[in-house]
Amino acid sequence: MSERNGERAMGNLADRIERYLKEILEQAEEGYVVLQRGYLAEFFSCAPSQINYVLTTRFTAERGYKVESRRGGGGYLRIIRLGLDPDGKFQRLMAELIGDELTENRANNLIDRLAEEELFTKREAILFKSIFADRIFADCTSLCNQLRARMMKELLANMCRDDLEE
Amino acid sequence: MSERNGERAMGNLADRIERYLKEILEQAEEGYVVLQRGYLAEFFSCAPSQINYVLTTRFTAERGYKVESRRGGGGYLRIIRLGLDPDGKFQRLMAELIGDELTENRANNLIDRLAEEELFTKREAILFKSIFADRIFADCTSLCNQLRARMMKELLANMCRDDLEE
DNA sequence: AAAGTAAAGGTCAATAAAGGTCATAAGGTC
DNA sequence: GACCTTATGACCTTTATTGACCTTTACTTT
Repeated sequence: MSERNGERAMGNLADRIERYLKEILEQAEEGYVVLQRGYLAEFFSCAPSQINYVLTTRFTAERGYKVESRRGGGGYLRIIRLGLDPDGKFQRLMAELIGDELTENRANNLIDRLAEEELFTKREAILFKSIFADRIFADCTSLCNQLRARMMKELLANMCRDDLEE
Repeated sequence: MSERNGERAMGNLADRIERYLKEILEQAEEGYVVLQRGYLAEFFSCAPSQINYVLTTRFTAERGYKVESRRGGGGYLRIIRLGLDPDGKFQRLMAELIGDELTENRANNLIDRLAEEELFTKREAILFKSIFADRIFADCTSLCNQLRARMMKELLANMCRDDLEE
């Protein structure tokens, strides 16, 4: 039961498919990968719609991905890894993604992404996520998502300060 | 908790579950264990909610633990052992904050102090202070100080995580 | 060119598989 | 008996998985 030996917790299908896709994406020079839904579904012995589930829950804009597709004969899926735009104008993009309300889940996604892009350290990501948790906002549930959105924006705004570096 | 002479009066379920979890946690190299609530409940032949009881009463931040979880298919519990903080500094600060309130000013002072002691980086201090500001909590002024206290406590607890360092 | 067919991917609702919460009962302790 | 801790069960929320049915695109036949 106590399945030790690290990280066997990713036992479910969706997680496995996610991992697989991220792996091959990692290796793709061009920053995207093209494949077929049916083929993938067969590879994982699952319903084709399971692939859509994984794409819509794991490869979202928040997490830094975009998916394009085409139906019909010769159809395909193209999964694209989005970088943060190099001109440092990521705040606008983020502000858009954040909106006026931010759930715990979406906050975690954004923070993880910023960490992947190395705008946050791993340590910062852990600490930020810890204070964005639902538990913290237990009593003001109605405002909770608004508060989180404000906090997140504040963080990003302050990322541009030039007195940040030691 | 009348622990008679050496005899362990740890007869009750909650204590047994606690002991079991701490044992396997002891052996976990990574500093955490992942398991399923349902299995654990079955293992101890008890209601699943009993597991939550044990987790919320025994595996708290003040006692040096943190619990993360995920619902749904492939769900799990992850129990994390927080490292010991040498002088109990964090623990003491946390205790101070429990049930207490924390104004923006006091928060700033505390953060500055922790930065001076090099427990926070300068950058972290700036970022934390930015999201502890009064403006952020504009609408829930009554709760604001309590929220801040909880956030600070959460930060302190997480400062002891073993996986903080890259 | 039009119609028909095959070959993709998309959507949605139902169901399964977890964990969470809360009121309350049952046990201990003083 | 008052009070606190422990334990349970009913009910809830979140996440995953499947299958039936729909839409779009390409190819084939006439």
